Amino acid sequence: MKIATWNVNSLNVRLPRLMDWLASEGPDILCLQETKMEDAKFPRHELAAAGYAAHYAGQPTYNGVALLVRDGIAGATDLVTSIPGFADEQKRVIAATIAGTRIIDFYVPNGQSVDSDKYRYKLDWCRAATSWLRDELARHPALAVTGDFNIAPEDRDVHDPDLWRGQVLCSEPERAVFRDWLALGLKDSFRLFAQPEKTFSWWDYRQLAFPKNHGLRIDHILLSPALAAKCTACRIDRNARKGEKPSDHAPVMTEIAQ
DNA sequence: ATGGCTGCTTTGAGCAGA
Repeated sequence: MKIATWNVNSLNVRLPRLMDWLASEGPDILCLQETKMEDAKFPRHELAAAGYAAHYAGQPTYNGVALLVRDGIAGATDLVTSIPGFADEQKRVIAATIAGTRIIDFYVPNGQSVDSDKYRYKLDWCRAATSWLRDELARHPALAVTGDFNIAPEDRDVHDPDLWRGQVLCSEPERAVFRDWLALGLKDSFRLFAQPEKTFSWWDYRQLAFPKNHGLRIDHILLSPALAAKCTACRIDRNARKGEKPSDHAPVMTEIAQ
């Protein structure tokens, strides 16, 4: 099973690119973030024609997440679109059980800057997520937590660690959240394998950041022990950041042996 | 050097992203 995550930064703008990518990569499950689209406008017919069933939780302008499931994979059950017990107007969560695997798709708040209210919201959100993930892991031995985490877990995930030290996406409280999630038993699938140095998943649109590889690795696929044991590969598709009208994020993909 | 892109929106300057 191939599980992927991609922050598309507007599904409306990115749909042609998404269609091409689905055709070339053929993931079984694709988790999307930043669809920026209300549910009534979701392009479910186009995706169905491309062989994907869609589940989504969107809103106008901001946020929005979706799960795409390839035809031939068992249908999604036990759909959830929020962190239980955490009141939130923002659409940042979608989870479902698909073919015996629990998939949780997160669009973690950005946080803006460490002195902002949005940073406080990010940490509150993440702490609510921690307790939910603990429950979900107890219920679902085969669990994947994917998405745009807006956290670069270590200095090696940052193009210039000194420039970013203490800044939002890299601050110690955010990194502590990431470590808390690993301490629940989740594995960072990217780090299960040897990876090229300076592999990132996001590059700013400005200042030629992509050609200079001034990026961060903030998009992740975490796996429960049972899934990690069967994981055979994880890579970031840097090619998807190239060309006309790219998202500022590249997709991350894992392979799980049956 | 506090900008620099991109996408969105009560269509056009301001917000948000990261």
